[in-house]
Amino acid sequence: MSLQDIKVSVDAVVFGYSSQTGLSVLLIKRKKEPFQHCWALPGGLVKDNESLEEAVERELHEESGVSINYLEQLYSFGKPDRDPRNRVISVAYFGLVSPEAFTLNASTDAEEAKWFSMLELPDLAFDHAEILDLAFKRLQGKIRYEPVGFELLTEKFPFSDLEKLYSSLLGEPVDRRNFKKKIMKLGFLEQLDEKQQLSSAGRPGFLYTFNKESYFELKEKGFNFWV
Amino acid sequence: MSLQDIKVSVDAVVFGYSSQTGLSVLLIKRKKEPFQHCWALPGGLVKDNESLEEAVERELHEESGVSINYLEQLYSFGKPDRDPRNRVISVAYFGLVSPEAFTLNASTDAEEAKWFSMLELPDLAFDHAEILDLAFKRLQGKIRYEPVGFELLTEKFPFSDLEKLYSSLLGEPVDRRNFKKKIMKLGFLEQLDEKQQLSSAGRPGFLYTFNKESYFELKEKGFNFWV
DNA sequence: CCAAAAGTGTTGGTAGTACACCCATGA
DNA sequence: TCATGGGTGTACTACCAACACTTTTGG
Repeated sequence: MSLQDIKVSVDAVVFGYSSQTGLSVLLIKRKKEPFQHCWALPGGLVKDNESLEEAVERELHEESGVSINYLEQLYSFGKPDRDPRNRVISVAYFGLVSPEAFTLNASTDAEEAKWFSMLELPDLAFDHAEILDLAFKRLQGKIRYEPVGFELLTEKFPFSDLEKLYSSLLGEPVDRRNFKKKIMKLGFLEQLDEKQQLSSAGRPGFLYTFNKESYFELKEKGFNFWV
Repeated sequence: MSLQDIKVSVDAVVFGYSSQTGLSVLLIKRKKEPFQHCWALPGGLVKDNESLEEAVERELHEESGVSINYLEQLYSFGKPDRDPRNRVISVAYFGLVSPEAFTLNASTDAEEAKWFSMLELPDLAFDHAEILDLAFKRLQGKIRYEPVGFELLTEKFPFSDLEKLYSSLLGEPVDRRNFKKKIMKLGFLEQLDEKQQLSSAGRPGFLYTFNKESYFELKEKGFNFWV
């Protein structure tokens, strides 16, 4: 039995959402071979003395300028030939942000960092298309048993933003009235006294915000949300 | 930046169930240092040219004699100090079997392989207690959205076995009549013409079996089972 | 005045829960 | 005949789904 020679990397699938552009994902353009100048998930090799979580946060920050502290482990990919040169197994992580909250800033191994709409994805390096696909499915499943809006939406938002988020993730329209009843009953949303500005058309709606305490409590406990 | 020197292992958490002993887990006694003579999850280093799945099936078979072909990935553990000697990250897998279906057979790195009741667990090597804990939580969650009985029960079983399985995983009694209605409505159980033999006491019940086709269809599709 | 989006309540159906008594067997 | 576990039905409740008209704003 030969001595083991496998490297370990981490990759981050970071989703963002805005009601204009819909769901998008953060990608970087690779500076180095293999897949030079190709779009890829942010990520890279784990250092000898850092944990997987530290590695993924570091790589994400280095390559894109984004800092998030709740990346959740998604899956580990280990096919022997997934990297054309060495054997590399990759532990993929999954995170959610509001894209407006960060200014993208590529450095180290990345030429560029950019949000891509999930509807207009470029070809991806390695098996990153597969990783992204799994992450998307996980997100779609997640909204059924955990609240996800707080991470994806801005601090204050009109109710319709949450509705659009859900209907776009579920891939089907939701009934506005029933959806609102269901969400409000969960008790983590608070209606503010302000109204939406700049609405391009129609009657402006009230703004809402998440009550963090009950939101995270529910995130712990989970719920059961079949639309 | 130093050259990366990390090893990759796989570990298997294999659960078994029988109505007499309840839920149990397959452990092996280590032959080698570190944690010599300690109980541990079956597992070991991934070889250079095998996939993670191949590795975990191979290790499980080598160390315990058990062969299962649907191990599902659970989580990857990568704290820098989780192995006292080298840095090793471990990809944990998760499987379900009916313990009667296998004769345990330790070899290679294992002195012994044995089923342990989840109520009488020994101390475990490395961070295997943590891995086992997570696997158990996953199993508890799983029964709410996927059928799991087929893998854990024998070919034919009295209905009460399934009920005991669920109530022991859920940690609370279930109403016999409502549980039966709910399960039967899912349509993957078939009542046989035979009755239970050797029942230590009471009226023997009919035996049931899983209709594999609809069982696996439902496993794909998922369901929504809040007791 | 028109278009666009927001706001809101009622009803009918159904699925789930609670609940108790009788039956078959072995000792 | 007793103890043990198996088998079964009903009624009430609560939640969910379906559904349409009115209001506010900008152009």
